[in-house]
Amino acid sequence: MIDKTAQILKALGEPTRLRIVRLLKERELCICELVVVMDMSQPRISQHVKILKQAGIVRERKEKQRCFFSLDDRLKVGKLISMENLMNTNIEIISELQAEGTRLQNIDHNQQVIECRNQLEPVSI
Amino acid sequence: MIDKTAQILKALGEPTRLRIVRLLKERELCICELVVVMDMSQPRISQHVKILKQAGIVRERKEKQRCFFSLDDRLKVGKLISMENLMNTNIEIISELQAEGTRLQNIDHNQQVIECRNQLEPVSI
DNA sequence: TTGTAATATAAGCCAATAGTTATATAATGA
DNA sequence: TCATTATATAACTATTGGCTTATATTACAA
Repeated sequence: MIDKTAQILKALGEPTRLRIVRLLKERELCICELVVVMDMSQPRISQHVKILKQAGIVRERKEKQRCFFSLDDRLKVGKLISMENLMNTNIEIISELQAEGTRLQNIDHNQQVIECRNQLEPVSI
Repeated sequence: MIDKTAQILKALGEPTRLRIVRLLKERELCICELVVVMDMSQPRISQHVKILKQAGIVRERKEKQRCFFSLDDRLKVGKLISMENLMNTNIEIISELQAEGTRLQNIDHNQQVIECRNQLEPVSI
């Protein structure tokens, strides 16, 4: 029980994973999209997403050869993360997330891989 | 910014520290009380409390040779932790905390050290 | 003033973690 | 079928983390 809660908080307590969760809070994304947006190696993203999944934070939907991930609504992590306004400085986060959302508008899941890979530029959140 | 949030979540994402935070949510406690209640070595407690302090979760009040710690209200971590009801199973936590609170009634901060050390029995949260 | 309590911290040990590169697998599409 | 894409995973390395024991520091209190 306490360990489950700790597991969730620990999974969220790592910058890369926290960034992934914030992105997934905006919309469902697949690994290759995360790779492009976050400008990190594919194994690195996969490994972090796996940890989020093990903690029950994220759920998976397979479509063709892609795996789309989104926040698991059963856990109200999205709400918890938006509770970052419980923390001191929160205004920046929100504006950053909004900027992020704008960048993500460019992602079109029906487009080809090459476009997924080349159309986006790395974003720092 | 993201790192600060991650730091807070990471500090909370460790079972021993989460137990400490839950205890401090009940009341202000000093190291030696935590040592007795949690039945752990003093360095272990001190080191974990230090991490909570560095994350800004906990604040310190010195009184004589003792250091009392409490949740820093500026960070609404108490609220975040009670948000464990955002997680799946939460009823047990609450009853556990209530039991814990009962145990802690025994602590009298004005009593002598020997009593602080001997009067309490270890509690598993 | 001396012993003891409360606390902090250092050193060392082992386990866990985050990253890399390399490779495997499975689906797609030419 | 064959090259390519998407993903997972293994093997390895370097760093961090949690714990212990030992020791230092400070404040009482006898």
